[in-house]
Amino acid sequence: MTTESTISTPEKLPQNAERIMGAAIRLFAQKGYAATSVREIVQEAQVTNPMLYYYFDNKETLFERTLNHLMRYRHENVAAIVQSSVAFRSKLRALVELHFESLRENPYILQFIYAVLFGPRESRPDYDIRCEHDDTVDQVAEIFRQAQAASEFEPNTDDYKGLADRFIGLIGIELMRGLKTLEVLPESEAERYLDEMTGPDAVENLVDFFLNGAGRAR
Amino acid sequence: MTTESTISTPEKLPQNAERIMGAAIRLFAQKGYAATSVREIVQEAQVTNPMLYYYFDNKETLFERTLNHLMRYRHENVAAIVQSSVAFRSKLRALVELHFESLRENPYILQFIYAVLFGPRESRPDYDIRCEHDDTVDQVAEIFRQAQAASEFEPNTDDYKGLADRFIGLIGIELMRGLKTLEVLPESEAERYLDEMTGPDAVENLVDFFLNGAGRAR
Amino acid sequence: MTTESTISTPEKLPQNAERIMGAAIRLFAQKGYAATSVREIVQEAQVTNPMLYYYFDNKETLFERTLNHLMRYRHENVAAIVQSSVAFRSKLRALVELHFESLRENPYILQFIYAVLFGPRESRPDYDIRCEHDDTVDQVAEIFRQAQAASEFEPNTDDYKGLADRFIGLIGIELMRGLKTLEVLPESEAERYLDEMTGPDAVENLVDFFLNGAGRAR
Amino acid sequence: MTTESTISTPEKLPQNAERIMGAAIRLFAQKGYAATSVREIVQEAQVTNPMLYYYFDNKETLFERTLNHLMRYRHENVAAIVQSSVAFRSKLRALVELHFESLRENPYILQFIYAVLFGPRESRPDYDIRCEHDDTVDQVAEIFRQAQAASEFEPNTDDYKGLADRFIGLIGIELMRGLKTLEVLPESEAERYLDEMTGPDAVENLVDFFLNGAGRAR
DNA sequence: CATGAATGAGGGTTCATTCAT
DNA sequence: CATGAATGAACCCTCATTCAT
Repeated sequence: MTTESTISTPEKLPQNAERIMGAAIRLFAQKGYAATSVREIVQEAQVTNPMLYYYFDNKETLFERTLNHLMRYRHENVAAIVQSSVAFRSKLRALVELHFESLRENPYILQFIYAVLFGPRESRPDYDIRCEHDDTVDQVAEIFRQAQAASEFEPNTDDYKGLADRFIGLIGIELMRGLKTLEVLPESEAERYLDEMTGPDAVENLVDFFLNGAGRAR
Repeated sequence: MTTESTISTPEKLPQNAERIMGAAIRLFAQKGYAATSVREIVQEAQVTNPMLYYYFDNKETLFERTLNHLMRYRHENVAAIVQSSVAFRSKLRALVELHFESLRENPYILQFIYAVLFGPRESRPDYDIRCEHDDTVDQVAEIFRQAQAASEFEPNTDDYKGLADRFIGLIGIELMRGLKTLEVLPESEAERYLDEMTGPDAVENLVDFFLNGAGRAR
Repeated sequence: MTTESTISTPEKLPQNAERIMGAAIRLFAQKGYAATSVREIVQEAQVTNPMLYYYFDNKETLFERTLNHLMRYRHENVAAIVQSSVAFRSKLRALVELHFESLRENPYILQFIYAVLFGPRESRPDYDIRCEHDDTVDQVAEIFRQAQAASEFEPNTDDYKGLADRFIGLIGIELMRGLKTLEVLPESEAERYLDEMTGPDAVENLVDFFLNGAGRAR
Repeated sequence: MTTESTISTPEKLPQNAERIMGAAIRLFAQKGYAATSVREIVQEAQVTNPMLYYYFDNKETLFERTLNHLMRYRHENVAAIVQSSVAFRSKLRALVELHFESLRENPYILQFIYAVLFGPRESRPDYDIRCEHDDTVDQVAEIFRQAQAASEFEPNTDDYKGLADRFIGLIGIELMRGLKTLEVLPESEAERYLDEMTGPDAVENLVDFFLNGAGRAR
């Protein structure tokens, strides 16, 4: 029932290139593009400076290819969920779990993506992440469309894209809260916190909120 | 019915300091802290370089004081709403309108704040914005508590803080979408777009979604 | 018998100018001309910045007038000793005591002067301290000349200026050692150290060494 | 009989590092640490700015390593003299000659060292040159101890360290006088002056003065 | 593939000094 | 006399990048 965490065809790279990209993810996530220096990246990757320019043309390209790598990974995983033949609610759950899983596995990835999504555009190369993001939104919107067609879902609006945006947004809110909390949490308590905030109850709770809202107002 | 946009006690600064802070808001919002150079700021402010160091001790302090300035402004406006004696739903609407108004008046401010909230922490001075943000969340949570006590609100959960977080988060999602759209919209269409996305219907729609959710799932 | 420490006609200055000069002495002594900023001086003097430019034309002039002030003071005190009608040996003792007294009273003054005498010339305004210093050497040389004429002194050489240079130099060595030791000594032990290193025995010892040398070599 | 001027183990540096250090010696000697800018150093060394930071971490480290380099050189040469098996007086002569030789070879080195020794401490990085200097003093003191033990020397005091301090001090006085004179002497007369002031007679004269003092006082 | 060495441009910051009041 | 505000030039240092080997 849970989404598998198999990374889909992560395009095999030479070991050094892999190290560089790994370091780039961590550092771009923690410090952002502008505040991360090439020197830091190669140091973290334990690689000499010109190696970076050999495998990636420059800092900008490294950023783009790294981001592409991560986005494609997410895109494919979302696609798998959309196309899976499970019930509507299960798909929503699966989407939430996909992101929670990602948070548990490598928080840097999410931090990176959200920093790009919400951070200032001119602080980094002009990567059209909104476009990529919109793709994902469209994918998710398709879930709602199908669900309504199959009478599995009776939406309060017919703006499927708006719904998708808000659903993904709600997931993002949850993740950001988790990330920020993890940053200030002692190592010892991190795991328990993660287990709780990404557990089945939390998933269910989020889906419930999305479907039913906060409550009745008089 | 709408919240007034009166800026509360904007602490009078010398003209040049004002110019610097204004430029800082715009540039930090557009490019982030790390990618914005002091030289750019003083150029945008049409002020000589040492002036920045005369009024603010350094780039870091300028950032902190600027952010403080903006957060206090928001905090006070939210406080006014919380303490106002209007109906529950009206308070929610007022909160949404406050942010929409801010978007219309000076989008840079929101961009700035959200960049700090969601951007990588190490890309800027260590400002505890999460703490400030939590204050706001607590304020909003108080709204829910009071509403339930007054039987104006029948929540699906008793986690008021969670509700507040999600409500503010939903507003943020809406704002981010608006900001990103504005960035790519031609000047000519910007105003109409803004009017629509921040109009009364949009406010109502957002509050509705928050209270009632996406719809019924079978 | 000891030289009086009366400062001879210190040219009455307005209070603020006095404060500035005092701060300048301390700071130039501790950090040198180049490493001392005008801001530091006015801060130490608790005076506003333009005051310095009102009383002294600029940093350079402040330096020159300050140094002049100190040199003239020394020059006059040495002159008094040279012209006094005491025995040869007493004059030598008086010269040593004059410097030791100065060390006790205000070590900054000596530090200042020696820094200028021995420090790199281009690190400060082109003040001909060598010339001033030579004046003092000539004064002291006169002591030897008179002493020999009066058969009070039977020198091993007739290079009076060389003798004077070495005598003053030996005093300087002693002072430098004292200054450097004071720098690393805890406040509590400073006074006792000073008392001992500038006491009558020390004076006698130094004069003895100058006259008789280190000892006999076979 | 004269000490050889062979530079002992000058630790091989890359050519550019060597140029930088050479320029640093000249400039720090002439202008002091504070008044010497990094730009001047790299210009004098005919090297680009970042090169300095490549080989030395920063201006401060450059200063420390340069000073260390020079002090070690002196220390080793003094050690060679102390351990040599020549007569007491010859050792003293050798010490004088060592410094005179250094003055002839590269006056900047001595200027540098003396500026650090006597200049204001806070005008430069906190290098414990006094400690290094004390080492040298201790080395020289050992000469006196050995000479007395061998009945080659009958000192007027048993404060060997005091004697060493004064002996080195006297050499310093002589050198400072030479340096200051050279500064104002036309190029054409410099060499003759140097030859005279560092010639065998001068050496003998200085040693004589140290041992026998200025003369008899009645 | 891999490296040590090198560079032009620009980073944040502080300098001595002066203006208008 | 005295001040707060202002300035052009220079400070030390680091950036992303590339060269020759």
